[in-house]
Amino acid sequence: MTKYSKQTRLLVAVDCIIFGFDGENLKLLLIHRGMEPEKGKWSLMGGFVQSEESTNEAAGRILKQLTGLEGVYMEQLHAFGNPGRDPMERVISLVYFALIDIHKYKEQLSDEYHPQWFLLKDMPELIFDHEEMVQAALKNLRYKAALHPVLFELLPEKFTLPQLQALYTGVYDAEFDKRNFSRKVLSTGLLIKQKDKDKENSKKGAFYYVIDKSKYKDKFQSFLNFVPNPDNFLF
Amino acid sequence: MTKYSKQTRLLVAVDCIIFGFDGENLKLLLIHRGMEPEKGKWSLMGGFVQSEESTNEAAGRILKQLTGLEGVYMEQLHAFGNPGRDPMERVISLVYFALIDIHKYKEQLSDEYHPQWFLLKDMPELIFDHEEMVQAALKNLRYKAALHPVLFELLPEKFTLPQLQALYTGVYDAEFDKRNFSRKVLSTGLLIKQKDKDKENSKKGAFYYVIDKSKYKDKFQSFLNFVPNPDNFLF
DNA sequence: TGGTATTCGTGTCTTTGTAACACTTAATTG
DNA sequence: CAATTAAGTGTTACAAAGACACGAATACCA
Repeated sequence: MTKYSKQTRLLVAVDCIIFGFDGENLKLLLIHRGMEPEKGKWSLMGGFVQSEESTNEAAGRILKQLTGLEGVYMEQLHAFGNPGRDPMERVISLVYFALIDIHKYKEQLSDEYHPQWFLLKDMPELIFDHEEMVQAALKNLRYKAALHPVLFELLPEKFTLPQLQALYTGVYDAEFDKRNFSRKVLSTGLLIKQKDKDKENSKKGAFYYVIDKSKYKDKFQSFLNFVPNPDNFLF
Repeated sequence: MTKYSKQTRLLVAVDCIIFGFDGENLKLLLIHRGMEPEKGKWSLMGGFVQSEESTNEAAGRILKQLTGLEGVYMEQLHAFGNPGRDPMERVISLVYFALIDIHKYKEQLSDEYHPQWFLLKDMPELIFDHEEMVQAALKNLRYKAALHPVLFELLPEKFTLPQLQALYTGVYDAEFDKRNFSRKVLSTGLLIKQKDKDKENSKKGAFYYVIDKSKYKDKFQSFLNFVPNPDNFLF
């Protein structure tokens, strides 16, 4: 077979938006860019799609390169394709976002990137169109989490209801009523109460819960309406 | 500036999924592919991203090339990036879907593609991964239309409630209760009742409605819950 | 011209879900 | 053992959703 010989070939990159939750706040993992242009500036973790790998594989590879983690929740968000978004050369960027349990993240030994977790409101200036990407990812995360139980991906295996509520509070930057929140969350049947308590964060201690994994798989795609009045928060 | 000289450059294509509604059924516009491989087989309309245009511009150009239409509703869906999805050469495809008023579509004179509208259930076999793309687009359309008033993009300026309901029936392949449907739709405040009736489709005639464009813009992003029990239809 | 067939358009009731709201309980600390 | 702190829980009012049936308008035909 001959090739599509007359057509222009372009660079295709993958950039990863990596969300984590430290128990109090939603955070974002950023790196110091390792190449020119804008070398050393704050940036999303990215890399070019190689000729033999799928774009999903590229995203997995890049995430692993930075975090050492595999098999975490990851989703393609959007392709950013304005010419001129990278001043050096035209690059089409496929943006993925990942949700990781921040406690599983360990700084990699050979870390040329000097990565750092940032609060959303303390984000530094980012290169190119990366801020736009982050805004799009946050919007998408809010949208998705309003309808699907995706935020559990950010928590450790065992977690408490107050932690879960803090997570929602952080993601939506809004307060939730404790009673309504726990009723709604428990009514999904997705959580299994444990016998032990987390005593770190309060005198009384809060019971741990774990996810019922089979129900989680089944119900992930259902509309669950986690967030009251989504209009108020999402748009 | 030097370029990212060591990296592989790839072909990037845009493929368009074009939905239309003929008053009774949801349809899809397909073409006979104009180049090798698989020349002459049924395919989505597509083309390569040129070096000076954004990916969105490419999508608009390709849609116009086939339909003659500009400024219609169009949205990026997903990037398909498995190596080997095109046997000739690696191509990353950015899939867009468009919603057009089928009555505005006129066959283009110089039409090398022999396009044809298909019912979803009568779709022919498509090349490459195009069927997967169509399935993803349909799922996305159902998802989006359950929450946002996007299906109006498929209707002419003046339309009746029975037509609108037929559209929802077609998109979700499910029956809706007439009374609940009209109550719900009218309660959005998005529709303006006209004085005249459509007498084509019934003896009694059905009143025309038009969209209140300013409210439509405002409320487009709101959660409107157009579809009862979305779980039953969406997954 | 009056009867018949067709589809449009509307209202009520029941059930379910949502949001607002405050007190008791458990455990630690001084 | 008293005080403090955060966890855990229940009720009520209101709104939305879903099930359901009949009268009204018009065209056509006998």
